[in-house]
Amino acid sequence: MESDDKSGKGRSVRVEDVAREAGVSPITVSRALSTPDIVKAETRERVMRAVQKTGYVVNTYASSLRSGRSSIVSMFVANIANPHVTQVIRGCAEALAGSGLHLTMTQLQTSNAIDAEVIAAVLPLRPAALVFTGRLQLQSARDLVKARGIPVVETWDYYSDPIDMVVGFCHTECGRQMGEHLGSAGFRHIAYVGSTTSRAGKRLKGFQEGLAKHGRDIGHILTLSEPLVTDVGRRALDLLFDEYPSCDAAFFSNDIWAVGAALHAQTSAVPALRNLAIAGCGDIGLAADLPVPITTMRTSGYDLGMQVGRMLQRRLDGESQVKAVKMQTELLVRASTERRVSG
Amino acid sequence: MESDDKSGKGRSVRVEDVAREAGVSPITVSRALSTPDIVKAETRERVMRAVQKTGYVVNTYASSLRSGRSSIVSMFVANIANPHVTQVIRGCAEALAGSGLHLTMTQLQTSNAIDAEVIAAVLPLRPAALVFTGRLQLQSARDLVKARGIPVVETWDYYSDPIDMVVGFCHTECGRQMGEHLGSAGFRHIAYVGSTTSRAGKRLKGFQEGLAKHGRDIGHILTLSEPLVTDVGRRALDLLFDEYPSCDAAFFSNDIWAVGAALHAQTSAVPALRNLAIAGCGDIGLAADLPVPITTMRTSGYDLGMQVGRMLQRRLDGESQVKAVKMQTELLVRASTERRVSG
DNA sequence: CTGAAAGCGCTAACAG
DNA sequence: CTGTTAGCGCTTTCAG
Repeated sequence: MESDDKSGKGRSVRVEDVAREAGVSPITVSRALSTPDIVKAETRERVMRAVQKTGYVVNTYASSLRSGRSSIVSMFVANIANPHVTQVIRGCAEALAGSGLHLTMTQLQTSNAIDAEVIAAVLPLRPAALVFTGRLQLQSARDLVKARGIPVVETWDYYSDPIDMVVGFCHTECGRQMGEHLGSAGFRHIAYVGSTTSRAGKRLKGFQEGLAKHGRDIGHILTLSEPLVTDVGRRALDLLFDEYPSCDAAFFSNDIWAVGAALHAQTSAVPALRNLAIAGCGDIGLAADLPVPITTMRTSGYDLGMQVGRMLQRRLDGESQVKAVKMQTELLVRASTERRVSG
Repeated sequence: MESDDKSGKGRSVRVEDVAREAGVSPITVSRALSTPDIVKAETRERVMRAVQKTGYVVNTYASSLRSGRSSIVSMFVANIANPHVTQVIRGCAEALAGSGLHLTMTQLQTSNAIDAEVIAAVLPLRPAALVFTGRLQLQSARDLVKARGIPVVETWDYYSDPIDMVVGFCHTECGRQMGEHLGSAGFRHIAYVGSTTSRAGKRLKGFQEGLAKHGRDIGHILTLSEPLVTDVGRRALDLLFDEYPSCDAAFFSNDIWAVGAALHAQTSAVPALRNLAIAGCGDIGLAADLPVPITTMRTSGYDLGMQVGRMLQRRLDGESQVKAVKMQTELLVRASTERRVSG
């Protein structure tokens, strides 16, 4: 029956109890568990058996207090409803699994920048590292984090002056790849639909550069700053054709809007809509599953998260001082941007 | 400049330092921070100013070690890629925000049941409570958790013998509501497509009951146990018409498959496919945004998560002994199940 | 309402 | 390779 303490209050098993059981000193138990290789095999086995028998579980509070080492990695997520973000979390969690590090998440609300207060709320846990999904925006928050002097990873954007480490995509390059594709595919009236600031803004800039290589330019920009839901894309499409009726190709700053637009376009009675070439960004699963699959940029959040997790482990082990990792983006050409006969 | 310790190793500010600054004893500082109302207002103010000045942050390790209280809630998530699950996390995090409780997440990998090993990995943190997204399946894991004697919430399923607390939907009822709808809408050849075990199995059972009220029955069951991606729904639809060509209505066990099927059906050249009534379950955003919006059951993960968070707080405050909360499901009738003339 | 003493459970530092 | 001693920073307990 081991030593259950159903009440939770009842005496819990301590190193001392294990030590007595194994006939060694407490510190030997500690060593057998945390640095097994410096303990004689036979002693170690004896300790392990005693651990089994007593049902011992370390107390992180005591252990961290004494050692000054924390097993907690705090991750700040601005919008957990975003499926790309979700993949980052998954990748990071997987990379960290079995490392003894625990992932704590905060600020999962949609919208709102991460502020100093939110960060302050996790500081009592003395996290071993902080991870931000997205660049940390507020200067006050950046200062607070810098002052702690712990490892920090900012993600998504690859940029030049991170607080500490950065793992991200080069969004300019991402946009450029799409620009080169649409520019070389023979479209004449090309629109950009989406956000024009921050990450998406960089993609827009790259997009223009890519088009320029083929002597093309953006014919119209429709600025959106609305929620990431398909319905926004659908409505954007109507707006786009009001403002730019000759449009024959549109690059949406994200797949969700692109999918909404594509669903609307593909079932429309208007030939110009049905023939519109639509491209997105991010490669959500649905993009490939539409009746007419959508051309998009693959930006693997999972790979990014994995990279973050690995980088963090190495850094915490003191093995590495790598500061920046640029993740690759990949153009996925699908039927939606095949040149079609205009009807 | 406060007392930055950039190195992280440098002396950190302790209660003692704050106490000296404020001209009180350490314990008074502790009380001013954790139980402000039992400290004289003036003393409290003095302490607060000293906290500001020194930049003091409690050390959870010391505090939890001494007090035996933990601020950590461990959440186990079987599949974070599932958007419903994501909403549960968001709701729970929001309910817990500001409570001083920290949410730790584990097992974010897709698939795989949560096993004792995964749970054991968080026990060193002595979590104040455990939350499972879904019923905890493995008996060994259930035993381990029971033996700890800490508050546990299982979610999604509403069922009768939870480990401790449960917040969930009655999936039988959910299926029944849909059965009554399709049964009363005059369809004659009704199919069920999806999983036939666990949660979805209960929905299937309820669905049959609902149909029976209107003297109808399921004409065909197509069993699926594949990933939650739209493409599966699309392929399922073809299979369904091979096996059951007279089908005029289909209830999919989840919206993702339903959306895949609907996209396929709505753009199909086959009239029987275009006229098929499609219903799903879960109300993902896309269901309402399709060219023909899909009838579905609303099961709000966000509300559920909120409920979990609130329940946990009350329980940890010793205010409540509520063991089970049944969340409501709601039928959302949309164009996809309007009776159409068969072509 | 405030304080003094003690100790939560562990591991660092220093022996042997 | 193993043991002894001490103390991490806080809050409980008991006393004013």
